[in-house]
Amino acid sequence: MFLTKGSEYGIKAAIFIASKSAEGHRVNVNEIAAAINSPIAYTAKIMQKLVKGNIIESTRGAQGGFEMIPEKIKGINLFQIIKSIDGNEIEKKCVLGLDRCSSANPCPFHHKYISIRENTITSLKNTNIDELATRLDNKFSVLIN
Amino acid sequence: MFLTKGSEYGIKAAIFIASKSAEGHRVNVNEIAAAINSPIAYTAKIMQKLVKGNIIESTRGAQGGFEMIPEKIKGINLFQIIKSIDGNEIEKKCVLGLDRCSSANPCPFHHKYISIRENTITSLKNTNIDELATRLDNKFSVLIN
DNA sequence: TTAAATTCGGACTTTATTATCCTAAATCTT
DNA sequence: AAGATTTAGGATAATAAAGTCCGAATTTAA
Repeated sequence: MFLTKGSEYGIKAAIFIASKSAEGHRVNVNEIAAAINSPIAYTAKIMQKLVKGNIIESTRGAQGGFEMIPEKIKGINLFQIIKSIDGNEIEKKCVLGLDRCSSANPCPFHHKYISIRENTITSLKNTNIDELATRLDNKFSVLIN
Repeated sequence: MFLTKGSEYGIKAAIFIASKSAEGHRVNVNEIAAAINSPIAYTAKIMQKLVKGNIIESTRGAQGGFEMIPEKIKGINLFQIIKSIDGNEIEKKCVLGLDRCSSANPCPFHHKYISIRENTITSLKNTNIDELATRLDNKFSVLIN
């Protein structure tokens, strides 16, 4: 009802990578897919988007894989991840699907929906990966069940 | 990013039907599809769900069509419409796709997401069809552009 | 009472999303 | 340098969502 499969995987993967990177470990796509219970090849595609979006770094070859620069972890939030994967539809698409919906020419739900969307985006921006990875490390949450 | 096509059509159709019903007019699926710019046959399916969900009334045969009981219009909100069409995933599905995600065994985003979801659902429940239909009647909004 | 108009509901088709497969390119190890 | 490991990226396949078609049932009107 809200995130695409790609974003679900992307967020979970970022949390896992952040957690491992904090311990100084690089992880490959097989490890990521196992950790978040996702299809390997599809997960690889999502990782490419996170690399392009500057969320994670990749290294090819033996002992390669993905990591997050520790200093960057606090600076990465869920909104950035979703945008890297799904683009900026979340910000701009009309909730009722009108091609050109704006405050000047709005759909009937426009005004009320704006505040729902702002609230949602603000929360996504206020939720960083460090916070979620810490919660996972402390066993206060799980990536699989 | 948020509503299914079905819900988009359902909400727009409900607004249109409410507007027409307030003037004492019943409308058929061709008129609805034209008013909201949706595929006719698919719209018919959505209308069936709104009928089953007690949002609108249907009458078969010549001069038949769909209408909303005027006294009911103020009592119908967007949350009810979405539930009639998409079921209750909006309330219960884990934002990160875990099969069993709960406050006792949460995904990493669970706690923060709960408040986003509550805010959203509250807004949907606080937005009734009467309000949106009035906005349309006053030409403060459009169903098509 | 027959014909026309309309919703109902099942089966089917199309399109978009999700997922897989395969080869190339890069890097590490020996 | 050769072979193993790993990401990159394009092409293809499977599944789910969106959309279509058609006959049956119901109602109105002539």
